[in-house]
Amino acid sequence: MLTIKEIAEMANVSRSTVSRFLNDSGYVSEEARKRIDKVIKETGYIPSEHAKSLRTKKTKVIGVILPTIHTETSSKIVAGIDNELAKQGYQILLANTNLDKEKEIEYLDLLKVRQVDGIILVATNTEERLVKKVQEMNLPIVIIGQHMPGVTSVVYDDFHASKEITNYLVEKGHKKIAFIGVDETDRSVGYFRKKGYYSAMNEHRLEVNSTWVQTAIFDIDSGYKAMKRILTKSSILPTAVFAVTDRLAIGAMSYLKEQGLLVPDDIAVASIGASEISRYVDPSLTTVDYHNEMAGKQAAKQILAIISKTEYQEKILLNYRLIIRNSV
Amino acid sequence: MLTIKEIAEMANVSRSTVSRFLNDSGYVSEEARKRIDKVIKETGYIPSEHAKSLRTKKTKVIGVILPTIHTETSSKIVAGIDNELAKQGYQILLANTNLDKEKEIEYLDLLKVRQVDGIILVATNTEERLVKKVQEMNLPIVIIGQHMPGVTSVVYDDFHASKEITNYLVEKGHKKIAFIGVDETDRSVGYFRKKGYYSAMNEHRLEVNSTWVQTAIFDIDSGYKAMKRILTKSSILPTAVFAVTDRLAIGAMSYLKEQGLLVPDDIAVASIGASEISRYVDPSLTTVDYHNEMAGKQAAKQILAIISKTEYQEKILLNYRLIIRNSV
DNA sequence: CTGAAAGCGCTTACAG
DNA sequence: CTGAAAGCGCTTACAG
Repeated sequence: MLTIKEIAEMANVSRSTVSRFLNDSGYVSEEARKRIDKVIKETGYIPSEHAKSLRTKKTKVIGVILPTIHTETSSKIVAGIDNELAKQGYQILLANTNLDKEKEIEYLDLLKVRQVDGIILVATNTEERLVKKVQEMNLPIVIIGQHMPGVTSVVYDDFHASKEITNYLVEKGHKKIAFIGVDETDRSVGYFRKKGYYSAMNEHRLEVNSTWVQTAIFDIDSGYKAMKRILTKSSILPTAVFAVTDRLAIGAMSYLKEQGLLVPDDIAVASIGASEISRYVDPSLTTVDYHNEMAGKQAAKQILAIISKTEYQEKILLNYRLIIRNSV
Repeated sequence: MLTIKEIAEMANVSRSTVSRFLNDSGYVSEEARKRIDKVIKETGYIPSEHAKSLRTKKTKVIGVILPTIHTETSSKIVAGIDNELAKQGYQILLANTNLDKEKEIEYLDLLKVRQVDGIILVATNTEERLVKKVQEMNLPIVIIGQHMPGVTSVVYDDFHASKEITNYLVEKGHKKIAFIGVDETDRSVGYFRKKGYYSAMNEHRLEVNSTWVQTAIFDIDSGYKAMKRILTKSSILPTAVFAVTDRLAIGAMSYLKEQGLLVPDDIAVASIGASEISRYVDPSLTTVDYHNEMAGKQAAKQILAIISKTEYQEKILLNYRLIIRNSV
């Protein structure tokens, strides 16, 4: 591999001068500049990032920790991050936890060792150990999807989105509305979305039968099973169901169809996510668009701002948009 | 940050000895070992990967170049790669081309500069410039999805999969079978899948009306439009259509429904992909499962084998599996 | 079994 | 405007 030393020799200058030329730092005479430029073009020399990192302590790499890589939400967030970072010549070092909370913590250390310039964490929980770890990282860090005190975060407006979609069901004449949620250690998807649902129900003085509220995990099959529990355990059947993710809703619809129930005539279904497919299931799904690419983009912007010490907001609350289709 | 020098001082040994201890290379006496171990545990010292890389020329990072990050296929491949690499302590440096062929080439250089230990390229074409670049990389490299001479590759059996699914349509009594493909510069998805289709049609001596064969790009809407072209331009309507990807098929079904045509009664639909959603569209889609996670896993294994100079195969042909559902 | 020294490829005060 | 020198945090022959 070609090094700065060889370039310097070929151009008849010192390494310092080549370095100055490369980084546009300090003066380099016109003649020297020309000679160096020529040599670099001829040889195709590219400086070693590692040597550079060792000196400057900058790597132009951002670590991204994800709970899972193969969902649409994750990949859109990563796409958003990547697009924004690429503009500034940064790259992504990926760390996939596979929903293992222990790894979420481990990866924070691992990425630090790799000397990333910053970390974007797509968080699934706000357990104390994780929060503490994040706060002690001493490295630019941005959280997506959860709020942690003292940490820059990009969050979805789970409470209001959830409330709005429940309100929409009420507007459409529904009074008996079931709910498929997830575990509340996930503050955003679990806790706040449930809270939004209850808030809407309370304001309309609608009763919530305990069997209407079921907890699932993040896959289609789990939505199917939750819907089954709702139908089999309830003495009074709901006329609508709000599932906190599209996949859960799709699972629920799949069970309803199997039972010969019509959506939305017998039971209306709504959810949050606006996955590409939500348009193409039958009937098409009424859902909320969370602008995941925007979340990634904003997180990238924030981390870049922290690194360059320009201004940034500690908390960015993202917009959402209700998409009305045929499942309600 | 703590360095090896400080650890050495604290443990009363030289840096060399600490290094030997860390890497299990060469002798370290029991006493020295104990002292070093103690100091490291107490301080939580972690060696700098950059300094290490600078010396050893190894980074434990594999660059992964993807045409796009937000499709199910991509994310499954990445998940497969990641799982396998993580076992050996390797990480992924992500490079997303957004389907820009120019970037595919640029990123090869960029990743090389980043000193990755190897590159996995999820390729979309086999244009000469790219192939030449890959062959000249002089760095462990594995291609997924395309075959390039002299380059280790993990490929899907596009020709046979395509032929088999066409044969299946014929078995089901279809004689007039349309085809929605993509541009043939994508050898795998474009060229070989089309070839498989023609091969099956020829062997059964079935005629292919030129208006039945349409070219699309990789999104749902494009499948919708291609189906529209088939129906509006054909004097003889097909009774079945084979789309080369699930998304294309879903777009096609969406147009058919809009026209009041029934799937599969009026027109049967089949495709390749086995995306999660293919089960949940209505009717559920007959498709081919390509084991994308396995592709990623195999590619990761290959690259690790190349790096460690153990045996590896130059070409791995993956299995596929026909999934028979209700759209045919 | 251990340590001194050189070197990996850069950048950055500093002196001129 | 330029170069010599030190240093970033490691590893690796080599000598003892």
